[in-house]
Amino acid sequence: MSKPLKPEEAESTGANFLPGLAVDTVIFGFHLNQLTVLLLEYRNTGLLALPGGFIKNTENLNDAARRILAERTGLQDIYLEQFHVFGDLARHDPTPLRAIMQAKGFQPNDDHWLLSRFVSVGYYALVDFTKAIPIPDELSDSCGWYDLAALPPLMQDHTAIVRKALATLQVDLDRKLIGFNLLSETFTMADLQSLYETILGQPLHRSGFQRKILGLGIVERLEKQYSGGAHKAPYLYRFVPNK
Amino acid sequence: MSKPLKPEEAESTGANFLPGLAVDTVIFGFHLNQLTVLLLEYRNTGLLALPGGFIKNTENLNDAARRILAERTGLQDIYLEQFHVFGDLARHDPTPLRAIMQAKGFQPNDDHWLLSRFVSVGYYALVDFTKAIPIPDELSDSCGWYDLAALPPLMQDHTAIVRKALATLQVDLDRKLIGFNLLSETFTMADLQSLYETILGQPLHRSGFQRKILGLGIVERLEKQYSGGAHKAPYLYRFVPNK
DNA sequence: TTATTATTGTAACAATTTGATACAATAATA
DNA sequence: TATTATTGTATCAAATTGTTACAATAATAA
Repeated sequence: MSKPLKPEEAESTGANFLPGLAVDTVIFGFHLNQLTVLLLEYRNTGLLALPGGFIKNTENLNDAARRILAERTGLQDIYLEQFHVFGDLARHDPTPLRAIMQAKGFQPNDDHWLLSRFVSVGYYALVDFTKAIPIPDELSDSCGWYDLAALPPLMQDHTAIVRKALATLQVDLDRKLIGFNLLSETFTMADLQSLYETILGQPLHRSGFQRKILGLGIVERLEKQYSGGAHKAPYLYRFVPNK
Repeated sequence: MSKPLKPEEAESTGANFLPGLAVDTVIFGFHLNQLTVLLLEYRNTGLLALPGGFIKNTENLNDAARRILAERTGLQDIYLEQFHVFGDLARHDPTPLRAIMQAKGFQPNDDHWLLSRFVSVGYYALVDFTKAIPIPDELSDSCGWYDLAALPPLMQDHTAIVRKALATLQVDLDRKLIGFNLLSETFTMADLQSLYETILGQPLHRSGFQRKILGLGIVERLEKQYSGGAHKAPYLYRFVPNK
């Protein structure tokens, strides 16, 4: 998991949380031709990590994932998709977390609950990073979007988690697209094609792409048209509400 | 998870296991046109459950899943595929497990670790149930194959877990087929088609099916031929070793 | 030994889908 | 009013998939 930062967590016994279990979230951000991922930076350590946290004793796992994302990043109502559980012993590495805790003036014992082994449930999401602007809560670290094409080194096994999430997203894009709060309320076919090309990492043919998307039945054409370029105005589309 | 039965577990404190985390395995068995699932029966209670158990502090999650399957059912070297984590509060229902423990002469306190909430990681597999014959360990319950078309009521949320596993298997069949220890070492195209039809629940065209399978590149044709029917002998195939 | 039967392997062709190109339409700008 | 860039859609080719057909043949029956 992405190790917690909130002082009350760092100094608590973890008694309110399910022990040994964590959630890590991979939030992909898209805009124009850029794909980014949301990362937390631990001040005074230079360490980068995925937003993560723990599950309360009284909460559903899926609800915990949404809460954790909101607490760490300020992002509300993001539709998260579970994709993998990371449970190898080898991923247990308390060193970076101890550095973070020490940078915050806390000296944990070796048996501190935050330094123990965690199994982590991975969730991913996809948002328009110009529409979903993270506003860190008072107690959370700074967070921001980092270009996926130049991903910096991440804490623990978080780079592998990001890779696995991207592979899942690429395979599931057609089926999961509508669940994500993507693009604007309305968008052009070119917007959508640009999204696909960026996520899949390859160019697509315009005519075939339009046929494919309309064939999926997930968008509906609106009468009103966008204007703004020195060319024929494209139709606008939106995701069909009940699907 | 499928609650444990081994006396040492039932009377221990669970200190050797990751707390609050369990594994449930959905082992689909196929032969001829029948699809079955492997279930444990709790003697003296009539309760049926998926094989399940807990993760040791010193073992990888994936290894735990294989160990649990072997301990509960005697099945060795089954290739398991992680498919979902079940983490809702609503699935916490200590009643049937208490009944099982009492049927074994154990009176647990309400705060016994086995009666607490568990998050469960679901794994599935697919085997030939005439080749994979469960031989229960000395301490495990009886286990056997149950027809999926007439699935009896299962403990807790295990029916939903089976349904989710089947849906995943149907979607992933092409990609995961080769990992499973299926059919015999060699098999005919008709054997494979029968498998597909049974799992997908619909008939397929013979000619198109052959083209599709050969197109996947996961099987290779052998020179020797099967004989045994009053008709032209079919070629035998096997899954390509390194794929 | 030969005919019968039930499948198999593969060809053939139709139907459909996908890939690629072309071109008229048109909103903004020059 | 012409130019420009891009869109909507048509068209045709290529590839894939759906369907039918039929000769080949292993076991069995006659």
